[in-house]
Amino acid sequence: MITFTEENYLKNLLLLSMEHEGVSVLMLSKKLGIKMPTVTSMMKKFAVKGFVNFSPYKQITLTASGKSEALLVLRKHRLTETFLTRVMGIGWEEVHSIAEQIEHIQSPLFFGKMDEMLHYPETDPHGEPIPTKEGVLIQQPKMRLSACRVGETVRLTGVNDSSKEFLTFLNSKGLKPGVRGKIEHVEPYDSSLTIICGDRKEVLSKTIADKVLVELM
Amino acid sequence: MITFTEENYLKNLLLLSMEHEGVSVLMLSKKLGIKMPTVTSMMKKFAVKGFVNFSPYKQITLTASGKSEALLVLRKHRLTETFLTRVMGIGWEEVHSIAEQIEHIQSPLFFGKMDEMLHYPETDPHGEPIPTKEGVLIQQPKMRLSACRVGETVRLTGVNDSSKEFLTFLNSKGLKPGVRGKIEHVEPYDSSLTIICGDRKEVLSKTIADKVLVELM
DNA sequence: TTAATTTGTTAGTCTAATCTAACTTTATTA
DNA sequence: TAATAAAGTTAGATTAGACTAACAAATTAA
Ligand SMILES: [Mn+2]
Ligand SMILES: [Mn+2]
Ligand SMILES: [Mn+2]
Ligand SMILES: [Mn+2]
Repeated sequence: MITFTEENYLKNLLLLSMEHEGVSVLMLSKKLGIKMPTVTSMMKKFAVKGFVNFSPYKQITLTASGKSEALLVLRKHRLTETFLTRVMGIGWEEVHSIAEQIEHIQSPLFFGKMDEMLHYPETDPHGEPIPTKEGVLIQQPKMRLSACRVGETVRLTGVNDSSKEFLTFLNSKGLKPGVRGKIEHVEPYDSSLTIICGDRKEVLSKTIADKVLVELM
Repeated sequence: MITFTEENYLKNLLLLSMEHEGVSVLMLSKKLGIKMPTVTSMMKKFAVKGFVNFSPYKQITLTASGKSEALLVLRKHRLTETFLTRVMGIGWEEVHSIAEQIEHIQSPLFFGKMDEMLHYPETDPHGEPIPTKEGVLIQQPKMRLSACRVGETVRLTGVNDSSKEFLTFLNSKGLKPGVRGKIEHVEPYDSSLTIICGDRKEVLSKTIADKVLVELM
């Protein structure tokens, strides 16, 4: 039996290892908001359980078993977010904190029904891919809006930050996955960027444009 | 902040106090499947928190504050069960164990949406009333099928036991809330009862008929 | 009304998950 | 390369929630 706490460690370990080759105790500690000694002792426990490869002062890597458990939690998280927006009509800026709790429900039947009702969705409301039941995760390449050039037409596909604050800000600019826009201007001085989406023209700082993911059209 | 564990104690304390005036440590211990000393120490904690009135060797009673917290948990449980059956199409024999987990989710928004999608339901799939947001619980009088007499026509309104095993058994007899039937025979020897529902004729032992709740038509 | 049974409490132990303080190892910088 | 800083570990404490064993109170039966 995997506990609530263990599921959180596993999921965040997976998220970190998708961005970096080898995860440090410090990174995981910061991600979870848990002090380093606590993380160290959990990693020792995980090594015994066979979820990670870990020896003192070395990087942490997930084993096949740890990764498959982690993928299941990530699947439950993203499936839930999709369900909350598509079926229940909850805003994409609100779903993360609810999914953070529901991802720990133990009921294959419940998540199976979700999947069925959503017709086996492939991405969550933030544009992130949903791991399959078999534990397969297809990572599509991500391009930052900040990397686009003047004149390019893009489609918003995702975000780098699912916090309520950031998503509420994007809502206020009319930006969400699926929206198309054309880069009108990039200011050389501060790299801020002007984008035209439908009848709206918005200026986005580099900080923002770094967190918005797009595909070229 | 009320924990997962505390919510379970509160809800079960409420359920017991709806049937008995004053709850004993033993009763709560049996209901929760937790040993008596553990229950005693939790009740001491609850007394300090102001959730219960409790002094050694006396009965436990919920305070107004404890009752209102308990009603909120019961509301989340029953709302969830209703959502799982009506929106997600999960069988009434499966929903209890899932609701047992989801009732601990902390998100008024989530439960508010559920309520809205279900058009503010008043009873759960087992026929139990759902406490209102304001903490009002309307207990309709319950009549046992075993108390009915030959010739009476009844409507199944609820059950006394929401275990998967029992509900699966009722499913096999075609019995669920809303179904109507006529008592054809009551066997004096063992109080078993024969009921006609539509084109089916079923014989139910007293054990079963005691757990099936009906209203006379 | 005494004895037996049931119910309840106290005391002490355990595990999971967290923390802080102190120390050690590794990496960086002067 | 030696000093400093950053990252990581060890040791020990804490809290929540559970347990068992032993004892005490209340209830029931003889
Ligand atoms: Mn979580
Ligand atoms: Mn997401
Ligand atoms: Mn529960
Ligand atoms: Mn129910």
